[in-house]
Amino acid sequence: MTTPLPGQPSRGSTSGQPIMAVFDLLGRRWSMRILWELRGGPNSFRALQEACGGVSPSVLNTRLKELRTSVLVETQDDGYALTPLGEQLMQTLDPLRGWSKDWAIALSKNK
Amino acid sequence: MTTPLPGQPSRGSTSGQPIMAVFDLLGRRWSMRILWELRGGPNSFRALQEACGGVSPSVLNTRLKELRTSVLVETQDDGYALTPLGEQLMQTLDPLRGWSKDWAIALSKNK
DNA sequence: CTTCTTTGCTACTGTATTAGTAGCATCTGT
DNA sequence: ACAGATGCTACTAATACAGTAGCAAAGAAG
Repeated sequence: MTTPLPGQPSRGSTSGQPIMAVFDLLGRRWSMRILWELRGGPNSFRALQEACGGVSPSVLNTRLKELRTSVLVETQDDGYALTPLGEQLMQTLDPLRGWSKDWAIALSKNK
Repeated sequence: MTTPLPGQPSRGSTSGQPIMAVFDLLGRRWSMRILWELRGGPNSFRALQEACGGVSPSVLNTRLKELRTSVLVETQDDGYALTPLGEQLMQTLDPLRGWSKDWAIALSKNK
């Protein structure tokens, strides 16, 4: 099976497996955060920028391009939105929220 | 709720929520891949480097430090290993494997 | 005990990615 | 027509990462 990212730099290391391509894509700064913020519905460019803590427009635009060519995000009349694939991804990532709370508790006891 | 990363640079943007800290940590290059490769059991530094497609030792070491202070990875007699927390994280991330296959199929039809 | 590997890193240099700011073209409301 | 708001692009500076070399320590081999 061979699936690096389509039309994307694919910083090496994907070695053909889809899961590696996911790590490559989501391992870029702001990727997951952007998708996460889109869960609530479409967002305009500037609203998304705000939601992501003021990420610089250049980076935001680059990430959005990548996410669009990866068919996780698309543009609609009311701005950027998750595609069905993007929503599925966010659903599989949803348990992370619960885990992160446990993690935070464990860390606070640790210091 | 306030939980940035403990003793880590926390490249801004975490804004206090644990899930954001997760995105910050896992959004760094190789973080997820390293954890992923440790699923199969402990690995020596150099074995891990190999498994991660020859990532440079400097970066690998940095990531491992971060993952250790985040209590996701620990050193054992036989090298680096996931902590219980790290294993839980990998379990919550496991559905990604299935999703990534669907994604790859969707992408291949798309071109 | 000496020598040869292997292992786990650190140091250093060059390249790529991201941050940060400014500003322009287009659209929207008044 | 004018004043904002919006979606970007362009540019520079800072940071992160890649790539290579090599060293100290631990073990194996003779």
